[in-house]
Amino acid sequence: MTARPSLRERRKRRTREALIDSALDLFGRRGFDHVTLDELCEAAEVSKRTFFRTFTSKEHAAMATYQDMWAAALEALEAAPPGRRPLVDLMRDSLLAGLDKMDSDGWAERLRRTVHLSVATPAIEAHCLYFCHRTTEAALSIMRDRHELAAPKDFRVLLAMDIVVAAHQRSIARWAARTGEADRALLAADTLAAFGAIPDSLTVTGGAPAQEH
Amino acid sequence: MTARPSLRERRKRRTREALIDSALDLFGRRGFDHVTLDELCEAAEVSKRTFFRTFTSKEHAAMATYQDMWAAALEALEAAPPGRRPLVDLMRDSLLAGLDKMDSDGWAERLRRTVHLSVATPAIEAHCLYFCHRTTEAALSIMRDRHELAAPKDFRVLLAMDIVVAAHQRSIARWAARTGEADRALLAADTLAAFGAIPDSLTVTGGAPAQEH
DNA sequence: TCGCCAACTGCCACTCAGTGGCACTATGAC
DNA sequence: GTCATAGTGCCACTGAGTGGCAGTTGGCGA
Repeated sequence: MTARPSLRERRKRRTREALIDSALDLFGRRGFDHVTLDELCEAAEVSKRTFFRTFTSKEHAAMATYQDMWAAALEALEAAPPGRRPLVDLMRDSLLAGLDKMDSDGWAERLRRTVHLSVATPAIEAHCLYFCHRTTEAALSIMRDRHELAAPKDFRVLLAMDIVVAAHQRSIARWAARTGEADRALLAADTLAAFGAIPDSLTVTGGAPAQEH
Repeated sequence: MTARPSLRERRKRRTREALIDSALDLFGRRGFDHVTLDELCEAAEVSKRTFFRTFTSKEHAAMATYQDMWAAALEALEAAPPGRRPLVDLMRDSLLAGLDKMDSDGWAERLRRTVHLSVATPAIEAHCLYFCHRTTEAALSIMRDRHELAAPKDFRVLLAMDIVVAAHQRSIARWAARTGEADRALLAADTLAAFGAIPDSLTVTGGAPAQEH
């Protein structure tokens, strides 16, 4: 039985959400570098001091939705039954399971805005890339502890994680570039398409590939 | 016949090198975050204004050696004969050719220091990750222009580039973690080993892999 | 219900990476 | 030698980020 969050807890969440919403709104309209933290905090009605108690940096406010999604994948990985499957498959399924959990109102739209911001703002993109890199490390740690991963430093294992992250990143970028309403199911489909393209990526040449992916 | 660089050109290079050397020295001894730019510029005997005419950011001073190496790979890619080879192979060979060009005194030691700094400093690592990401885009552009790449947005092509970058990054990290003298040939060997591990990375499972890589 | 304590907030002063302007200096071309 | 341009250093400034501290709020036990 989950206890109802305390007033304090609820207040903290509301503050976090207000900052995220204000960030996506203001950064999206005027550009990340043209909105100061004072302006953002004014819009969210909190002090800058509280901002920095909530987020590590200005970029983190912009990328919270993205981080939440990867965190959900790690949780799904942690909950997955132990077994001897290819790591790429295990991670693909964890990513999809995590995506399934992203069901709060307007989540897909917030992710799309985040990705648009990332594409337009090197500092955010760099932070997202670093975050994903750290996510591979967290995933390896979970696998070692719960999935009997024996050689977490082996090139094959490390590259499997990097390939997983690359596939998901590329699918997110493509999905966010689509027109029309942000649709989470379409992101799952793009993710599957990217994972499906992995084997051929090792042999693809410069000429027109056999079928557009 | 290459003309001798002008006084101006030589002065600029000396300034750049002084800043890089001072950065690696001071950052390596005290930590990136504990050395101010005033201190760095004092050590290199230039003004902060000149620092920012030379580098985009504090991080860029720390990662110049790393960037030079990737830039050499892009040059090798640009000079490679057109042909229909797997992109992964083409990029591997360009990386190795670029490595071959990194023959200035002490280069390997500077790269190792750079990587150690990167491992210890999230901001530098994030910048390096972003730089590599932009390098995939530059490589795709070169391939479209000179290697008849027909579908630069195909998932297979994008993932091929990401896999290449991941393999090289992982080999660099392993190489830099080695003890003993920094040896460029060993880095080339580690790069080949990482590329050799790519096919098995798609199927590797959590159990002990067949042979440690 | 009350009181205590810990969590949380906002205010403020500050540091330092990064920016732009401008006067001065050095170099290179003619 | 002259002149124009490239390059430099100085300076004031902004804004992200930090730490300290007093005041406020919420939770819990008596």
